[in-house]
Amino acid sequence: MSHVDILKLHSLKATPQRLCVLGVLEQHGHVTLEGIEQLTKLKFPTLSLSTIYRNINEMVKKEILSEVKIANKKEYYEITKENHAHLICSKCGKIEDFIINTDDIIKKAQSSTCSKISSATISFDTVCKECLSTK
Amino acid sequence: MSHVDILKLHSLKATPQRLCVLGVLEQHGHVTLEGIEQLTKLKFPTLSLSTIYRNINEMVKKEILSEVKIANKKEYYEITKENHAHLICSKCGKIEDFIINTDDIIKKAQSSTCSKISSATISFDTVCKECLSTK
DNA sequence: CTGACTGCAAACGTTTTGCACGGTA
DNA sequence: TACCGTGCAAAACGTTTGCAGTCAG
Repeated sequence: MSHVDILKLHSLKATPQRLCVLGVLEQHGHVTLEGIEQLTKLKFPTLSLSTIYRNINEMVKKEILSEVKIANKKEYYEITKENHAHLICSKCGKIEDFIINTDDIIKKAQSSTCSKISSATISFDTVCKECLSTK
Repeated sequence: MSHVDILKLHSLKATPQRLCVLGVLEQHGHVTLEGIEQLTKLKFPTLSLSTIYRNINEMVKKEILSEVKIANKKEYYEITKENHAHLICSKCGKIEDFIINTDDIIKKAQSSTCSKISSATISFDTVCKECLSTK
């Protein structure tokens, strides 16, 4: 689905500012607010910080975007996707998506708790391929 | 190990302020900064906010404390423990520790990535026992 | 054409800092 | 006793808000 359609689906106008933010996230995957500010300003120098804040908040609320919270790191944003985990490189800081089937994990965990589990959020602390090879 | 010993081990003086913060975390498990402020002030009304900030930051840096980051929630702090996951109740907000063996999950994940995985951070979105029974 | 959206500047709440004093080891 | 740690007040920082003008639908 195009970014315009996604926005319309949530009754948000497809302004160039919003499309620019979505474009940056699409292209870079996981970006901090600071990163969004810098990257959007390359394409759209007049985009104001308050507009970024307003749109990020609104799109998070509508679940177009998701917050990615990682221990000892700033908060990142990503375009909301199906269940996936994150691989975080402790050397270079890169964040990669990692397709993983959480059903097995949930099933196993469910067998040892009375709470009703609905989903799992998982991130892996790693050293990425590139950092491994340039050790 | 006592809190005094933990602090000494990291070359930090065992001040009443620090012990008070650790006591609150020991007793309540997972607490926000706001919560730490309120709870410590019950026992220690003169404890200043800047001291809380300074000590939390220092103890996180020394890994005496860990940040607990959860989607759509404030940041919590806990005393650093062995590998464990969190059960987060979407109804009442309660956070419970959940002993889980991450080795299997890591092994399985490791088989489908070239990155070298060292650890996994896992939280489960749940409805807790109490909220299930009072539905 | 109209309401949603934006940019600007000011306000706000949170976190950090400088400094003089006090307490731990 | 020396120095680390604290409390206070001020500063710095990130985020939100009010408003007047603009633009997408």
